[in-house]
Formats: sequence, structure tokens, C-alpha cells
Amino acid sequence: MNIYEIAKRAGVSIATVSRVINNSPNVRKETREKVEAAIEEANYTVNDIARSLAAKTTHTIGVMTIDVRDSYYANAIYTIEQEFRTYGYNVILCNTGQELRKKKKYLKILLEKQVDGIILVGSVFKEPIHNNHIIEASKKVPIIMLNSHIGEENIYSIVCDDSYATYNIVKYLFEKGHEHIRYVYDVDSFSGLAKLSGFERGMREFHLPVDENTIVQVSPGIEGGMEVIDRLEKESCKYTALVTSEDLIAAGVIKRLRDIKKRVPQDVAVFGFNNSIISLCTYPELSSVDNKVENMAQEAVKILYDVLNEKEVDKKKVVIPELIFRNSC
Amino acid sequence: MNIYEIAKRAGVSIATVSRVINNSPNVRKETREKVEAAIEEANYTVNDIARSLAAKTTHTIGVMTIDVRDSYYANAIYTIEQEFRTYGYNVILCNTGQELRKKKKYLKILLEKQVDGIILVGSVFKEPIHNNHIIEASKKVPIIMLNSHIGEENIYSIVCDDSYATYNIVKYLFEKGHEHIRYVYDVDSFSGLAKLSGFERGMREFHLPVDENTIVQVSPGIEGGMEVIDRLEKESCKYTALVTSEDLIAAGVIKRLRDIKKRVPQDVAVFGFNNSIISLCTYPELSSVDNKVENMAQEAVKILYDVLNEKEVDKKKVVIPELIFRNSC
DNA sequence: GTGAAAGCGCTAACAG
DNA sequence: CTGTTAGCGCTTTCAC
Repeated sequence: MNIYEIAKRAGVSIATVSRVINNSPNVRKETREKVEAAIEEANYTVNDIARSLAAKTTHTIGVMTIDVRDSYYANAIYTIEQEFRTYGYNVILCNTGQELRKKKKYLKILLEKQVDGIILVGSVFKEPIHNNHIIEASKKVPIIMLNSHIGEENIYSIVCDDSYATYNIVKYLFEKGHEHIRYVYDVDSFSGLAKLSGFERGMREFHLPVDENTIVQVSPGIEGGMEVIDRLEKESCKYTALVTSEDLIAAGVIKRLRDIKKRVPQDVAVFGFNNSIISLCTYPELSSVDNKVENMAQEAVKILYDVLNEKEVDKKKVVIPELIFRNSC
Repeated sequence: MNIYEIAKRAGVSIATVSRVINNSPNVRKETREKVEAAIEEANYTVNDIARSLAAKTTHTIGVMTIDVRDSYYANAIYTIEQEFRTYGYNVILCNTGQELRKKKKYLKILLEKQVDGIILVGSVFKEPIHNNHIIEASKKVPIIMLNSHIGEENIYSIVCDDSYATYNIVKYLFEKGHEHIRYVYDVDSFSGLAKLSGFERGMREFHLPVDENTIVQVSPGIEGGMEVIDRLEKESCKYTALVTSEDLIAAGVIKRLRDIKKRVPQDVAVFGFNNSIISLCTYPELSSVDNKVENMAQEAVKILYDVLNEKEVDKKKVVIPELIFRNSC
């Protein structure tokens, strides 16, 4: 079933059918009704592929994430999809995983699919050295990076000032009298490093003691949180406060502290990151950083939409995270 | 840049270019290399839209979910996407929300996009009365339902026997000596009702007492868990075990029980559902039901793939959930 | 092993 | 307000 068949049935030309499908105002009421009736009767659906080919625009954008199962990314994707729908755009989702090879592959697929733009969600999409694949892609369609930044012609970014958050956590803890503060994180990414730098800045500014276990890198997830406690205990390190890069790590920390009978927050204060639902499930509830994913996602959509409509936009936006205080510190 | 341009640069016809792009064996080595060089040099990307139009297949499938932010759905989507990629298929994701109007709209969009098949993730996609929109869609492409079932020609389903799980939870609790068991759930969906029926069957079979607060419906999420405790306490209901339809509800239950100084599991046993990461974050850790989303998602992909390749497949598959015992009961 | 040519179903001038 | 027509970039017979 196609536009020709509908045209025949309604006794009009395909141009007219096209017009009614696209709500063009230049169609007489009776003609429109005739066509609509034919469409209804034939149970016809437009072929959006053909439309895209002819119109040279797909009205779909590609979104890349390393893993939707991570609630932070899920939030971003959800918001991006919802917002773009209101503009009549569709979203193709890719879960790339961490491997560069796959990230490249999916970028290629999206380009082949003729997406109108691409959003890269997460700081992990900025590689430590070579970002040529992204730059090449940006020569074909606009690219928006969430939480990373590459200064190039057709690449836009919106980042959360994570270092602001960790700096302020250290400041807060210092003012509460903590002297033995440690930082726990999993992966080295753009945002991972930003968090770290804010932490270090705070430690320096308040002249807090630093040793080789002040900053500890662990496996991702709950496991990681348990690991760090084991390590600190084994090496008899003093610690009264732990700043983490992830709520899940903090959850692991809380678990293991209970195992060894240390109380939170009395013996050890714990700070999470992401303000996920996890922070409400632990006991005590986790203080955490709201890093405004939804805001960022909305901004990303707005920027991309504006770029697609050739409006002027800022090439980089920064959003400020917010510290949420609960009972873990 | 298109196939014509590449053909010109390589001094061959577009048919030959098409052949090398699609790895057809019928191309002489030297010719292939010439074409590949031209492609490389021009930084050419195939236009998959044009390809889809000509080939009458998009190699993409549509996946609908009410909300990716729900970890259960996120898991399903992740698995579906990964599995289908290995077959060279792409996935378009839709977050429809609960509204029927939107579910219908997205179904239409997917059809317009000429997806080769559609997977509906979650029992919420089976409406209580009219499922005509799904049946209509199934006349155009095969539809796979995860956790619901509509017996129609081109609709396949793969369901988890949730009632088996709740029945066995009741059985287990009964054998541990519990007599005052209650069931807490949020939404009435296909799976919500299945869980409920398994619970009821157990209660009947073991002659457990039932009153008007044996089955209580609450708001979704942590809130709901807190609600149920408030209600049971207010009405002075006796309860020694709570079976929930969702880990998050169970998490709320645990929270509120701690507030009122009831111990888990000594005073009240709690059972979750979904075996999500939440079940590891609460204290005590939550016993929960592993309802095998990944398995189901894999099966769904396999079935759809087989249908697309015109193989014989079962129209309905059932997977058996597994009870995971931790410290909350 | 390679090329010519006819579509795939639609949009978008342009003409009337 | 409506119709004609030329593409959009590719796949796929069918010849050679």
C-alpha cells in the first residue's frame, strides 16, 4: 500500500495525498476528506523511509551511552527521548560499552542511518588521546557531548561542574571538623577526573593530610565500596570521612562499615554521588550530589534542536550540581 | 557523496560499488581494491535510508517500554539491543508512559519507520479490554510481547511465571511458621495480577487467614512501602511477613519498619521482587525474586529473529523465576 | 565479473 | 487548489 494506491482510490494525484498526509493547508476540505477516507479504508501508513530519502532528513537523532542499565544514563536517555519527541523527533539508542572499537562502530552506524544529530551521553566518550572519530563524525552532523568537551567546530557540550561538588563536600566535612578524609572512585573519565580535582583542591586549601591511601581507586559498584574499607583497615589508615564518586560505591562502603561495627555517620561520614534511588535505600540514607542529569539532558536537546534550526547557541554550557544532605554525614 | 560519485572515481559502475559495499563475492580483487580506495579517499558512508527503501527491509526493530528508568526495563532493553546487534539489527527505543494514547502513537511511529518487528516490554502493554491497536500492528510486522500474552496470528509471547514465585514465597513463609502474611503491590498489570493470583493460591492452600487488609494496593516505589506499614499499624493489623511486587516497595517497607522499631526479619519477614541492585543496598539485604529478564529478553530476540527468517517457533514460552534468599526473611 | 536500467515510496519545485 | 515530473541513493534483475 502506497501513496499511488491511495491517490487512485481517492481519485486525486499523489501530490495531493502527500499534502494531506503532511497537513498542508492548501487542500480543499472535500478533497482532504476524500483522501482521508481512502487512507482510513486502506489502513495505510506512510513510509517514513521513503519520506526521509526524499526529504533528506530523517528527523531522528542518535544517542550513545555505554550502558542504559546505569540509572544515571537511563535518566539522561529518558529525558532526551521525551524532549525530542515533543519536537517530533525519534531517537535511536546505542549501548556501546567501554570499548573504543565499538564506540566507533556505532558512530558509523548512526551516520549510515542518516541521523540528523548525535548526542554522546557520559564523560566516557571523550577518549584520553584520539578523538578523531568524533571529530570526523562532527563534519557530517552536529554532535552534543554530555559531560565532556572537545573544542571543535560542530561539537557542543554541556557539562556538570563535578569538581565544584567534591570541593564543597571537602569544605563541608572540614568545617564539621573532619581531618581524615578520603576519596574513592572507580573509572578515570572526564568527570571522574573532575571530581578528583575538586577533591584535591579542597584538601590542599584546607591543609588536610594526604597519604598514599587518600585517593583510592576500586572496582565499580558495591564491590568497590567494600574493597576500599578492607584496604583501609588492612593498612590501618585513619579515616573519618569517605567521599565517593558513585552512590553504589557509597552503598558498599556503608555495608562493610556495618560489618566491622563502625557507625555511619558517627565514626565515619560517607558521601555519595548521583543522588540516585540508591541513596534512599541505604541505612542511613546517603548524602549525595545531585548532578542534574535531567537538566543537562534538556539543555542538550535544546542545543541540538537549535543547531538543527540554525539558531545561534552557546558552544558550551555548565550546570552546577547540588549537595543533598541526608543522614550519612 | 553517493554511490555514483564513488563509481565515477573508481571508474566502475554503481552496481559494482554496491557489490563491494555489500561484500558480494562476485568482484575481482583488483576492482574491489580500486573501489575501496575510492570509498576511503572520499570518506564515504552508505546511506542506509536509501538502502532500506530499495531493499524493503530496514534491519531495525522497535522496542517499546513505558519507562527506561525502571531498572527492570533497562535490563530488558539492554539485552535486546545487544543481542540484536550481533545479528546486525538496530533498535529504536520508545518510552511510552502508561497512557494508551501514547502507546498507540508510538506503535504507529514504529510502523511508519518500517521496523521489521516490534518488541513490547512489560505486561503493561496488554490493555484490560481493547488490544486492537496491537492486533492491527501485528498484521504488518511480527510482535513479541514480554510478559503478556495475546493469542493472535503474528503475536508471540514470552512470559515469566510470576505466580509460581509468589506461590512459593507463601509456601516458604508458611513452612517457616508464618501465619500472618500480606501482599503489597502497586499497579494492576498482567504480571501484577499473576503475582497476586499465586499469592492467593498459596494462602488458600495453606489455609492462612485472610482479611480486608491481606492484600493492599499502594502507590509505586519506596513511598508505597512506607504507606502499607502506616496503614497496617493504624488499623492494628497483625503481620509477620510481607510479600511485595517490587524491590522498591520492599525497601520502603524496611525503612518504615525501622522507624517503628520492628526488626527485619525477626518481627517481620519481607520479600522483594525483581532481584534488582536495590536488594543489595537495603539493610538487611532483601530476599527477592529473580524473574530472569535477561533470559526473557534473549528468548524474545531469538524468537523474533527466527520469525523474520521464517523459521518455525513456539508462539509462547514460559520462564520460571527463581527465589533468591538473603537476610530479610 | 561487470554494467544498464528499472524501481523502492515519497517530497518538492513548477506549472496550471 | 491540484497535477506533473524529476529526483533522493540504493538494490536487483537481466544482459553481456
